Amino acid sequence: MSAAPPIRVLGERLERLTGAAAGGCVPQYQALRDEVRRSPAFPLALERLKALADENRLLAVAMLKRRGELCACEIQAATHLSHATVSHHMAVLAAAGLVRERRDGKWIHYRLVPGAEVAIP
Amino acid sequence: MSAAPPIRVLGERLERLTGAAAGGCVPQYQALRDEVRRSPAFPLALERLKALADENRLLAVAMLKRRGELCACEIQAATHLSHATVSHHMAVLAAAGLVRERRDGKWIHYRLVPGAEVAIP
DNA sequence: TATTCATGTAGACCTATGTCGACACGATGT
DNA sequence: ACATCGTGTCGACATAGGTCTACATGAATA
Repeated sequence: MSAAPPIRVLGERLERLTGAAAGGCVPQYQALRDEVRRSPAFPLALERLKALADENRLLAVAMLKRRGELCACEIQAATHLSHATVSHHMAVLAAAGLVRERRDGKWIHYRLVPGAEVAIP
Repeated sequence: MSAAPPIRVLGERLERLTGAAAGGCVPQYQALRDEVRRSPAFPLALERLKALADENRLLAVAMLKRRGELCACEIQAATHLSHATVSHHMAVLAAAGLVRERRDGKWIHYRLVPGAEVAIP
């Protein structure tokens, strides 16, 4: 209870801004934080952003945007990665709802999920 | 020259797809890869995606979207991070062109760069 | 059935990076 | 001038995650 000097500092700042005694501004910013975090769009956007924030995964998605559909071995040829790494990357993209799989015999074709967007929540 | 069995495999696959002797499909996929990579939008999008693919940075950006402007200490209060970490995060967002700084005495206010979007390149 | 091929899974390794403490610097107020 | 406050920078640490090898699985073919 006696710790956290930033609380006092922020309280003073809030007083200057609002002209009223703050009585602690941290709960207010926690409310703003929770308002964002509790939004269902937030974890969804975070997962999709993490999925796209890798050079090879973004490359795969950008190629799918141009070609419409590619199988895992074609993505492997373009990225020069091991098939295990490609499999892992495509699983991440699929878990984020960005790509969809389609089995065709031995091959698995990937394509972008239509309307899969990424935006600031 | 005797290595790389995947090349032969892909060549066979391309033959089935195109009906013509492939003569090596890897250069073709390298061309697709380079077409994406050489696009100036690709490294820009990658940098922005990496900047947003962190929970606390995305939280800061989402709060800025709601409040319009926040100073570093306010973001620190909401995220429960050290001021050093907040400073680092905001520098990453600024380097990616997502937020802009505005000095006001001791305080530095951050706001979203209007029209800063993130999309698949 | 046995073999080959495309892909998934498990485990380990290694780099990138998120995090903090400590110090420095400019601005404000006393 | 001195103290205080907000912020940036630097160095170190620890964890997350991208990558590979090795093995497993399912499908197609001989």
